[in-house]
Amino acid sequence: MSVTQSDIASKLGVSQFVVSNALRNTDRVSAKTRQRVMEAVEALNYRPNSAARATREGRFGCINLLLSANEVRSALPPKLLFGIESALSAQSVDLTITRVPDEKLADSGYLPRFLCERNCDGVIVNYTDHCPEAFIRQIERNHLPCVWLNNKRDADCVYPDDHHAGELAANQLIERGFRDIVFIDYAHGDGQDPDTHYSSRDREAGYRGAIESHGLRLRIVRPPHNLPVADRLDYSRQWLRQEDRPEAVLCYSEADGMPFVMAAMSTGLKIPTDLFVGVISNRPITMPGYNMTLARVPEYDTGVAVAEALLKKISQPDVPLPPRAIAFKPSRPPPRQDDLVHPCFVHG
Amino acid sequence: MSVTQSDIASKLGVSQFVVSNALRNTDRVSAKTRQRVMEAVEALNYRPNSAARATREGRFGCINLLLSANEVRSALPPKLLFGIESALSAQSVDLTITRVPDEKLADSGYLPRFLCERNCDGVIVNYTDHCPEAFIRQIERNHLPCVWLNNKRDADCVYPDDHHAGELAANQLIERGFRDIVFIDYAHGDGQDPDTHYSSRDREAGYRGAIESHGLRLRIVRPPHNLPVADRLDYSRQWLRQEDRPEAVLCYSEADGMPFVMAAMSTGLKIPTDLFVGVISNRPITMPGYNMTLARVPEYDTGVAVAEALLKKISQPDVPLPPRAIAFKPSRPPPRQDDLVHPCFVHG
DNA sequence: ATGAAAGCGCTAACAC
DNA sequence: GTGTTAGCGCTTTCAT
Repeated sequence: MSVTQSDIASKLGVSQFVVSNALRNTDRVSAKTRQRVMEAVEALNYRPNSAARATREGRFGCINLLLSANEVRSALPPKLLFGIESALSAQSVDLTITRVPDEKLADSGYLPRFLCERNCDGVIVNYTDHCPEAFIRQIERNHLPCVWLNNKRDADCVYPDDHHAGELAANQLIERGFRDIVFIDYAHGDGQDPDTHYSSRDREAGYRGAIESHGLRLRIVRPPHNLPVADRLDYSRQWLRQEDRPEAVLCYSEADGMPFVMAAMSTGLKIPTDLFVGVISNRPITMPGYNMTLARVPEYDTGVAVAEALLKKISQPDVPLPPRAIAFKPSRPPPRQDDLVHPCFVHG
Repeated sequence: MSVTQSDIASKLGVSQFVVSNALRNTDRVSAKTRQRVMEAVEALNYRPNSAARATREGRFGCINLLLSANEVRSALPPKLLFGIESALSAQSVDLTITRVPDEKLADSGYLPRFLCERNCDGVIVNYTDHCPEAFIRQIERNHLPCVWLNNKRDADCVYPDDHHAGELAANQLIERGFRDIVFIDYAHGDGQDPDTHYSSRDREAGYRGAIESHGLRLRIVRPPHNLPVADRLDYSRQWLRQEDRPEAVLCYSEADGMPFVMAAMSTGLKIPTDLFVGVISNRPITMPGYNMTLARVPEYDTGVAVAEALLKKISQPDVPLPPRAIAFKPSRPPPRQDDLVHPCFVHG
């Protein structure tokens, strides 16, 4: 098999205990012996067996990220994953991923592996909604430290601050001189369905707050639910044809903004001068010749925060953690396109 | 601490051996005893400790996915991750993720945890290029079974078949009646830089093959390297203004197609009738009112294939696996938009 | 069919 | 400073 501490010990004529202490850099071994051990480690290419350490220490040095098979319920953008991974690896904690396939959920007896065995020290549950009750029960039953991601709860949860997103985006538009600003969300119907993710209502509420505090006019567009993506272009075209066309639209997401960009372009409007289309997105979007993104989703920061929250929860399982809402970031345009971003007309 | 096999054994007045065998469903325990054990397992909420099992069995039941911090080198779309996870969980193998931050690579002594310790049975290396030499050396030194992802090598690698992508996309356009088809790639300069990812050259080569085998005219557009995304719209506008405007453009990716869509719309061309813009992408793109996607990146299938390849490699470490190129999929439009997808003019 | 005991590779208590 | 020993929770060998 592979090299163990005993192999090194017998090669050097010392006890395995000495090797163990040398490796863990305790003060119970002489510098000289330690030196010899380290040389043998290098020569034999010894690497510690983490399963044995975990067995002995009673902890796994590993946490699990639980995801739904439904991507809408468990968004996992790479930067979110990287944020989690980064915060964990700083503490030498491994990350495992579990995704629960729909077909398995059909038979209700199914449990993901980390709920049938002990193989991790805690869980990040990334379900915006509809996390199966059986999972939650089993997590509690196992006393597994648990933090929720993208889910607002009374405690033990981390999520991007969507209210702040709406406010930040609206304020950016107001600062740039716009006075007639529409909020638009294609994806969530009227926003009243109880299953609608809070981000839709929260971004709208943030927009409302900013607009009202400046005494401006509220204008909210929520096209019918389930309007196919392919029909949004036409819908946007008709909407822009009205007399009362706004100066700027603030879109829930990139997917809501692009139809407006295309609609404007195909009806002879100049973007961003005749109509400023702004979006909330996870990255700058410069495709239309200027940066559409007003507020950036703090994916990486959210990942870091949720991982750190779980580590804290593991060390103090009984202390409830206050909910953490992570602020969005303003998205400045790249310097060289600065001129393009500012509208030609400036009010007030 | 937590419930062990011994706890169950002493509660039932049997030996721990019996409990172990009952749990693993060997034939060395009577049905009746087994039944009693299972009841106690349920009552006490026993769950096996996977670290102890791993220690004993000498394998971890876990593999590692290695990623660069540079997202371009280590693309990890959610579906790829899900494909990997799905194939592994079918074999009860866990997946851990390791991403190597740039700042750590600066000091060359750094090695990710799974290369310093033994905590997994194999690695998927997802580096299109520039995987640090030290990592590769250490993987070999540790005799860690290893399969490459998104990287063409002589053996032990899995990647989407980008040649097939170009061919498939071009053939779709030809079948729909187009005869004057341009291939365009904004992101990779002239494609000759040795660091350019093979996918750029391969997609172009697939396009070439299809076009030439139909006796059509090759037209390839490769704008200067590092043309900012924000400038692509203008570039596309000018390009479309020429006399010799093609019937269709086949774009390396969505990011190459959108500027053409916008350019066409803003100069009065009708999409997709005056100009058909098609792309290679990981999903159907219906935003412009029709489905732009001609060939879909087989992300999930690639994930499944690479995971299965690694599992095979683990069971037969010395047998080199032939490279596996995963076919792209044609992307049919959603039924109700069928009429929009076909161009109004049909040739020959 | 069941039990006793060894041992996986490691950490930690306790001797000297 | 070093060695001895026990033990983590499990699988496996060998008795009975």
